Amino acid sequence: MARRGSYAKGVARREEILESALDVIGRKGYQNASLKEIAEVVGVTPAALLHYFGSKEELFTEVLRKRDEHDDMDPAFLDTAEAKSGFVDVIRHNTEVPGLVALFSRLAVDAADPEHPAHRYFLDRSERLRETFAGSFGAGRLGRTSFDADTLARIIQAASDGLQLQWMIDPSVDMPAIMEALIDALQPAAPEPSSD
Amino acid sequence: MARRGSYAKGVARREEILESALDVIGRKGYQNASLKEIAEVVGVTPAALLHYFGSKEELFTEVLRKRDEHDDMDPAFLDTAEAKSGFVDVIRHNTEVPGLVALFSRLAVDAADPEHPAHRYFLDRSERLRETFAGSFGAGRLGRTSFDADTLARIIQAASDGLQLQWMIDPSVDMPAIMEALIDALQPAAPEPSSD
DNA sequence: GTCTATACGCTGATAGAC
DNA sequence: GTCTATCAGCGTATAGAC
Repeated sequence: MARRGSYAKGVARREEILESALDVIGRKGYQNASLKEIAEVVGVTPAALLHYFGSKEELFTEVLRKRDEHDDMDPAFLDTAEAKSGFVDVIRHNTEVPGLVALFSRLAVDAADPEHPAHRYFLDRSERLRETFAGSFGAGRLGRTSFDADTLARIIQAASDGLQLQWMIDPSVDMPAIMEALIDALQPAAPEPSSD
Repeated sequence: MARRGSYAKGVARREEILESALDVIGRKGYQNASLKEIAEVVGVTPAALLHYFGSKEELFTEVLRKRDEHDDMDPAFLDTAEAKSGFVDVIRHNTEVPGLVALFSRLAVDAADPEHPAHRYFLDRSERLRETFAGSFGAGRLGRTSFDADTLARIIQAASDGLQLQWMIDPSVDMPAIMEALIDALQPAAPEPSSD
């Protein structure tokens, strides 16, 4: 409402397109998610999609960005145990949205090209994750080995992304359990409340 | 030689195509590595490529398979220290063949589709890696946490694949150093020879 | 601002000529 | 066995209807 009646329609259309795109990816796989397919679900022509988003790559990047708002762990600084369970919950939730995992992984590869619209997204996301992890897990100290916080964060991120690749090829892989085991292992033997 | 003059040409062409494909990917990126581009380098038409390999996907899968013969760590069972340095060497070598890393990562995503020719390749590779790691690293015991050998292997594989994604987006990421830190951390406090 | 109609160049793939 | 000619489908650009 407001803004004199119009262009609320455009906003709604944008949402509709983003949802339909993710829906098609989930049902038919990323490869078969053509603009034509998505446009048919929405009930418009492919050119209409390009009116709102400049290109297919930008459209898909936007799907990812939008989903990040809800699904991602951006809670400021949690203590270690909360951060762990929160992160594992995100992983567990991902097993219920295979289309999103496929989209994320595919764009992570394509975005290697600095010209790709998702390139900045992945750079920013990585930096953000490292900050969050640094705050939550701190520097890792482990047996005779020690990491700086940055290395620890990169390892957790890498393991998470890599597990998704394994899971897409073999969905019997238990991502949450493996991630939990890893995070436990990388924790220094810190005093842990017996509550949880 | 031998085999009555002919069809040695075909074998040579196959090799030539596989090498040119990897070359084009390295120079122009996976996205721009069209059959047309590769065919031009070889000096034939795109259809000639499809004569030798049934489809683009099969061609690229074959490039990956071929490279695995040399580059991969298949030495039987090494002791822990040798396995670690051998694995880190493979990672280090990968930083010198960005085209191969791009190809591997792209196919790892596409192969989620069970119909993709690389699907079996990735299933087999994952199983082989798990066996190798189990033999070399054994089950991990770490502080108060312990893994079975399978979980440990999946973590190392996931971290390795995930680091490649990070490295492709930001080549300043030091893959070998991070992998070495991780493997060190996941090792139980085993007696290590002071030689190395 | 929202969208259709139309057209273009390029892709991977096919049928069949040599 | 080797490859040319041809094809349908893709993402995209543009002009202009509403």
